[in-house]
Amino acid sequence: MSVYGEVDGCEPYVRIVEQPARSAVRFRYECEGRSAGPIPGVSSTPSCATYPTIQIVGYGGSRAMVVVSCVTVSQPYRQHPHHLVGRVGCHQGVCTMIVDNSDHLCSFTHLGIQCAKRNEIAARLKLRKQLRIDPTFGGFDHIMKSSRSLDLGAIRLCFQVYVEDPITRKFTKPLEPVVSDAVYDKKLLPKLIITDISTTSCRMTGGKVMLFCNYIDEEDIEVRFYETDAATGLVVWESIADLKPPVGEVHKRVGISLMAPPYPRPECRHPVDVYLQLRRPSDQRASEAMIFTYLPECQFPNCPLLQYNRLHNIIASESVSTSALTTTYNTITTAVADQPQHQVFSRRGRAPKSTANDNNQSTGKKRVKVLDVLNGSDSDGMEETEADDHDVEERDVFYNQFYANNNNVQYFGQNCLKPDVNNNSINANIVNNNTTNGLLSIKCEPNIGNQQLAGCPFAATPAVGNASNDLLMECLKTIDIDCLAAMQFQADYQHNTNSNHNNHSNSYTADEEEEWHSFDHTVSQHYNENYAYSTGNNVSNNNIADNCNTNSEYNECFNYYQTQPPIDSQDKLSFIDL
Amino acid sequence: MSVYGEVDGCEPYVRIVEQPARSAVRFRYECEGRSAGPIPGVSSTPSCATYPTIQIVGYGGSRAMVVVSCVTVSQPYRQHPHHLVGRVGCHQGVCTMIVDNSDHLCSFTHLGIQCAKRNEIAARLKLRKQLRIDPTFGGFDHIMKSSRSLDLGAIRLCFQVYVEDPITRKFTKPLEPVVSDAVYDKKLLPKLIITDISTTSCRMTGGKVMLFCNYIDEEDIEVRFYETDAATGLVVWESIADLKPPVGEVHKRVGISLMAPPYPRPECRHPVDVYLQLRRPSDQRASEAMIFTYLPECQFPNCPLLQYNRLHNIIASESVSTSALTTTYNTITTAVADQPQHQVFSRRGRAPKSTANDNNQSTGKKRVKVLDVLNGSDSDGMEETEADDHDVEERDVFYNQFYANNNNVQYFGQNCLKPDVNNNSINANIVNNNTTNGLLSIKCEPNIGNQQLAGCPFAATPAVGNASNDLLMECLKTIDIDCLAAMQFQADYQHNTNSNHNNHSNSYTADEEEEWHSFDHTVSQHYNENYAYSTGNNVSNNNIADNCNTNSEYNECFNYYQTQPPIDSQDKLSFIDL
DNA sequence: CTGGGTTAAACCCAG
DNA sequence: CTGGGTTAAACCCAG
Repeated sequence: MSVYGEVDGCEPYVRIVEQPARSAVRFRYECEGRSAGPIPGVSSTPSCATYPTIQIVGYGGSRAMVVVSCVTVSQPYRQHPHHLVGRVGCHQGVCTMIVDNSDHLCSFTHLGIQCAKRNEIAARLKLRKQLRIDPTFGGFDHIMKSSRSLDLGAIRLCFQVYVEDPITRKFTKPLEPVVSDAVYDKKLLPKLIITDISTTSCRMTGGKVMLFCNYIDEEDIEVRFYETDAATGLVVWESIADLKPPVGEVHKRVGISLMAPPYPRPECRHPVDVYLQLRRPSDQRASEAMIFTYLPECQFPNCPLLQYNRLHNIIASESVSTSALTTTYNTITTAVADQPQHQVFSRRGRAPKSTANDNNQSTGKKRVKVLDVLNGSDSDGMEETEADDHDVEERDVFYNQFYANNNNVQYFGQNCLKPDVNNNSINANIVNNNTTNGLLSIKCEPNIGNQQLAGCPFAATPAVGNASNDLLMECLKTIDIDCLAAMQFQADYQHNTNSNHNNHSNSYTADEEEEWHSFDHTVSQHYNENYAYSTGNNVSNNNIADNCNTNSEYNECFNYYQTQPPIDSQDKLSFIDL
Repeated sequence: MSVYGEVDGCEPYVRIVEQPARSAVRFRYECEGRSAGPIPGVSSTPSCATYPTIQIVGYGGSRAMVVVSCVTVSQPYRQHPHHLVGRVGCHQGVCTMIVDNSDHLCSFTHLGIQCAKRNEIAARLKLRKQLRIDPTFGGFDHIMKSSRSLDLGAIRLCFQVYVEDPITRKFTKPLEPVVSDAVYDKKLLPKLIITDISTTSCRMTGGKVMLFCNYIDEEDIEVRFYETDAATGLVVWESIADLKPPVGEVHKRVGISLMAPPYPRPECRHPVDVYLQLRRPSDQRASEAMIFTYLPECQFPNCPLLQYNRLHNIIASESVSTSALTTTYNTITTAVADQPQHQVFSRRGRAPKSTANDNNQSTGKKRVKVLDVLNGSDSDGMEETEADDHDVEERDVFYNQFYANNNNVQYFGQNCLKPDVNNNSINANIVNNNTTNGLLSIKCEPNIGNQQLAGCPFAATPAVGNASNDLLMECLKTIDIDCLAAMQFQADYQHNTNSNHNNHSNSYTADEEEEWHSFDHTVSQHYNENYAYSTGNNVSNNNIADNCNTNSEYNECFNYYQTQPPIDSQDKLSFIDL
């Protein structure tokens, strides 16, 4: 054993057993006249408090002295003017403790941080210099430096251990000083919380959102939209909203106004739930995520009329099967002037009760898409004929799609039937296993309780007629929502993905470059893509985009909504009201 | 003339010719090391600056001395610790001037206010005491009083005049001191400004609004909704939003979340523009008002279908006049099963170019309602046949209403045509005087640029057909908006007027008691009322409420939307997305 | 006495 | 140098 208590000839050294918590306490001013609660350990919990702890390793002696002082976060680690205060061991801004247990462990249970005012920096550092505390030999040149450059919001703890001279019994031999992780003023890194939000949904192309939050640093905050894969939980898309004017704005550090970024697959026909959160880039801390829903684009822009018209003709042709939609597919064939023959397949969402195979399963394409989450747990009763079938997640809700089945395939609509969740307890009817007993009764609002709409021709034949009526109503409703969402746009900007994504590759990586474009989607492209998306095949645009408005009309329509001016030009607000 | 220069034996007195401005300058701390801009006069303007000015009236002498000091706003007027600072005459916190002009007028062009910190109050008042400045003999007891009670945000100027002793030439005779109006620290009464707002419209029953603003005092702010009579400009309705949780909230003094109060006539069938402003009760100052639009309830709940159906039948009957809608009224007569005969009057918004009288002015009721403001200035070309015609305000936009004209009058729709403002430059075409040259071309979106909607039967005959199509589209759009608006409700609450208003009396006074109800309107009532509103007559509910859903359905529909949960219960958000 | 929100006092940016 | 927004420093409330 050496003179200074080395074990095995190795120099003893100091190890931080428990780091201080990153940002658990607020630095207190002297004028606040209070004790500035102690820094807990990084692994401290309410039920089990820990504190910053060091251990002198390889020390054979019995006692040592530790001097703890605040040093700067960034190198070189110089003395920091903030004081350590507390009932135990703290004097003149530093904390001195004697270690005399056999483990050579020392916990600091009373380290509070008393912060210096800017005009106190010099005086405090002078004091520190007088105390000759400078374990890192960083010097005190920064006393005179522009005090602006000194970060008063963060420190590190520096532990300087002096081991006992076995002869003099004085703590004369300093070990290598150790510096802790950074400790940040809790005041400056407050919890990220979204207190209130103006809306939790918008169109696929984005939309205005306003939110209230705790104090944030405008330069160190982002609003992150991201989508996770329901199965894996992995983030499959994310986008950081632009908070810089004129697109967004941080208001007085407690409010944010922004444009939700466009969803990367604007052709998507169903509402998409993503998440929205505040995040601090500096430490990647984030607020709790909240659900934010992208609502689908209008499939036939401007055209509730067209949808109606088509349906009306379909039904008027009276080739409607009268067999119950609740148990079979129904094939409706009709001719629309200047259009190819259509066959629209609709399926009411009730699976054949105890029949393993659907009678008409091979007559046409049908897809039941699992979209949203309710309480059903398996959709095999619905989807057993589908190749890409997947089990229904907890809380799933079903949406239907409609296709014609001749070669001139006609995509008709998606999510056209929406279950009336309140009146048809889906969760009760969907069986909880993979049998074919699944029973899903889907009913739409307009015909609640089997009441007919008086005077409505499509309500006349309850089973089939209601279905068609529902279909129409829901189609209209989808469009309603698009229009509604459109109203909210601030518009001048739209957060489009780059050209890669205009090709609608399914993959999307978050760090790809994104650009802000003006709105320039083409309708026909949408249809084409959608079709490809839904079937994997390609058809010509002509077949798909029938009856649609031209691009110019489409764009014009959106431009109308998009001209909602910023708020400060109230003169122009005249046209938002419809 | 008396020894001290009295005129006509009257004691001379001091008069404030120009009061200081109420809240024009910010009080500056000494530490700010700057001159604290001078208080202007109350009638000061940028082009013509004035300053606080006094006059010594009835003084026959030639010179006098004025000492100006700060005193408390509330009586007794004691010395206030704030200092007067400025280049001219200000020393040790007070301002001393010699008046030696023949008018005995004295303007104070350099009075800045340097405010005391709370811990400086005593020292400053001690100084004032030493200077023996206490014109009002208020004493200095308040030096020792709790400094909390002293308002540091406001002062008054106290002018103490000493006139010259004609013999000693010294200013020995004090006149009665004069105290000015209160001067408030501009910092504490900042301008009320709405920086951003989440939406400027909601349903008649109210809706969520979030806004960003300048710093406000939570205890001294209100958000005021009010409607003015377009003709008289008088406020005909106002309502102060509830900013107390759980209804509303002031967020960190710079944001407000609130529920727009319900419009007092929820049965109203057209969008109603009201105003929205921040107002400070203490001084009744208000922000600039912004337009806020109450959107009508869905007239045929859930029923774009019904509207379509009726229109379709009307048009299909082919009794449509082919005369150009752009220049005349068009009468469309049709029979709808189980309905009385209808005649729908529509008028395209173009006035006959140089004809003083409209050809069909006497054939039916027509109303063009001035709703919103664009750049036209007179609508006489449109409205000359109306009894309650009123000039179009600057920035007006026109909306049409449609009535049948037989005795079974059918209110059909309002604001069904909305001008395409971009393509038809209304402001350019409306002449700026009271001649009949007014030209207003109203066109609706679906047929932009006279393009037909492919496959749309109602686009076949461009003039009349388009109009009907437009009509339909706009009707649908109105409904869209209702649905959309409904989506935004936070719902648990709805700010209904009291029973008086459920009777839909037209008068509404703001201070009447209001209550929060759940939604319980009845549809049939709506129709009935609306009818009375539009014609002044009454018809039975049966005739009006044709084809409507039952109340329960109506309510059910709204309930669906109203169940949007508060933001913190994200689990329940699943059903908002459609 | 604490945690932590809010105000009063300084500071400082942009024109 | 100004006006006026923002931050750092105090203050103080609620549990």
